Amino acid sequence: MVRPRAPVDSIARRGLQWGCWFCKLANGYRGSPAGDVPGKRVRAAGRRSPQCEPPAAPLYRAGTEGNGMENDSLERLRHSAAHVMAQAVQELFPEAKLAIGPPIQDGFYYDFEVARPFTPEDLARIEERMRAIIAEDHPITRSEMSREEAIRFFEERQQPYKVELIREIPEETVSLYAQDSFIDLCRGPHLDSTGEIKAVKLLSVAGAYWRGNEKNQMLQRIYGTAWPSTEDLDAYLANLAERERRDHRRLGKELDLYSIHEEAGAGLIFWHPKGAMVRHLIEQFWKEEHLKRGYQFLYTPHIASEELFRISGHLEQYAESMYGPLDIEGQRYRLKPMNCPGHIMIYKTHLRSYRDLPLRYAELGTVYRFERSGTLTGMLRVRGFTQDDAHIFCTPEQLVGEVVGVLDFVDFVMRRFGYTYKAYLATRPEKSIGSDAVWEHATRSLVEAMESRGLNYEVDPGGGVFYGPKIDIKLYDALGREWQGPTVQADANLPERFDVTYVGPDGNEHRAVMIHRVVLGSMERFVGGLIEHYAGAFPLWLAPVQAILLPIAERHGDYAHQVAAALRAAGLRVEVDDRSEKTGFKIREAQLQKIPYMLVMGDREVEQGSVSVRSRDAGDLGAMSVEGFLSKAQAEIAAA
RNA sequence: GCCGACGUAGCUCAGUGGCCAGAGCAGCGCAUUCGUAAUGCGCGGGUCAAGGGUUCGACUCCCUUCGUCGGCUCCA
Repeated sequence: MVRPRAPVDSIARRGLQWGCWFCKLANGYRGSPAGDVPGKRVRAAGRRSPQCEPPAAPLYRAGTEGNGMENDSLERLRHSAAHVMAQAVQELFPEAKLAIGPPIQDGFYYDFEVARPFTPEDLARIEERMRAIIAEDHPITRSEMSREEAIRFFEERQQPYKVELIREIPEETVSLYAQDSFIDLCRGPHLDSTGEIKAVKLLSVAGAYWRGNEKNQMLQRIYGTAWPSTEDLDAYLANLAERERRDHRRLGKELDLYSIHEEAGAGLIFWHPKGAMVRHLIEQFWKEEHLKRGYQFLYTPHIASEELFRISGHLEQYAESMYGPLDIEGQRYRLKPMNCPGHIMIYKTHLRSYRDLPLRYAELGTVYRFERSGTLTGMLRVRGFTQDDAHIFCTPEQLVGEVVGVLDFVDFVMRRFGYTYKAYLATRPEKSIGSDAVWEHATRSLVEAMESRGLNYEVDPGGGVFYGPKIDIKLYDALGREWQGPTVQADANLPERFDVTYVGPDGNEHRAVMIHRVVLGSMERFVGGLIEHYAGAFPLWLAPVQAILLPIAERHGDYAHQVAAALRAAGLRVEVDDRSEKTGFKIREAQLQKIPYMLVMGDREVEQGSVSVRSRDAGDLGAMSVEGFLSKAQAEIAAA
């Protein structure tokens, strides 16, 4: 319930997975056996190490900076909290089988196999029991066992997941951590005693497949959070509340931006006038900036014969994300899941010379991709969306320079919206097409481009698309959350499949290289993210209504409409609220609608030909002339 | 898709195995013409997601479907 919906994306999640992988490796040790085992027995069985430190625990860290995981002491705290939770569960549900329980960003979780899913009441009981365990301040001790010993140990305790984990641990010795009557397979490190956990709270329960594989048993995962002090916990909970306040689904409704309809189908966005205005403004900006950078615009069809997607390889590689065929006069058509094949069609309408390259084709292309019902989320995860897609056709020699150009563009756009970002290099995935040499060249070019810009990056192994490696940019919003951002993909495979060529200076045909890139991503997701980033308070240049005019009494209505006309003529988006309501009420409503400026006008203003300006953020700014307000607004827009 | 929770007026929510299902906000009408976050009074509005079933009787119990939310998985 309170659990934050992570806006995060692949990398972050993949990061998490790496974490899990390391945990697993380490940690086969992580689960925990039944609580009926006295710690002494273990001690007898294993050698007790002097302190609660693993001998030389390699540092593992999941994910990236800013995800809260770099703080080892927090990790330790949360890891121990997970153990305490497991102990509580074990005591309250003795038949529970323990799986894994790692620390994660902002908290921890533990997976259990239980006969009946946990209820909110169960969570309350578990939490209560945890508090008792913490209050009792049990020392946490580390011990070791041989693999065989450990396997026997957990088999006796009927902990099959632990046994499975241990079997995969290469080392001959595994470590265990114990507190009170509870002992768990775990690499550690941990706190010295349960009493060091100062603030803990369980947040939610959810189903989770054993090892994330849907072919496996579904376990019950309890998420919790733990902090060094109650102040920290409170701050975190306040942050959660803030995220909820900013949730684009809530604001989308309150600000009348978009809707989704059961009658129309899940994952399909209907843009209301105000949402459409925001999108329009972004698109306008997008178009202007593309023209400045030598892009040309295209429009391509939403459906195409299957043949096109057979050639492109989508049918083969991407079928599970595509909708089924449409029968059109006996021919099979498909909704397009990507825009690239269409752009290639246009490229191929002429013989292209090296003198023509690079060709930069851009389209706000609407694509449809199948997403499983359980994954749909507001505007962030939908089934039909418009990508700000572009394909750059160039020579292999131009590749690096073009990628640099895209990275510059990305930087410019992200600054405009106030996002900071971080780059990842996603390398060849298992399911992919093309030769090693081609992948190698493409990957090297991306690296070169990033290095020439001095852009730091991390590697995301196997994170590339089936046709080529990519640079993924992750954005960080006003709350420091990570979002999926721009991507740049180098592709030598589609050009091959479609035989995309140009005539070189030597008069021979050469294979063109293609760059796929999006800057905003999908308009749906980008706007959804922006809503949360700005908490619905769009900057002046993006605000669907920039100013609302508030005549105090009926007799000021004419003047208000006059001023409104003047402001509109100057290009501002303004409305007049001439209802017979009190000014305080109108202000309240305008404020709730997050309209940047409210222009109050009564007898004084009419007489002086002025407006009294109230800012959404700063309150009453006092009176100024209409022209004064106009130039102030225009300056603010220009400064964006 | 899977696990769990949920789906009552435009919105946010309350509600009981059986008179005509409620509140606040919004809407409409009337009055008010009021200077920086809610003027007053009145009125209208719901096939209680949809479809089946159990029952003398269901919004309330069961099943199915659709959708939403939190996760798993995947991606823009």
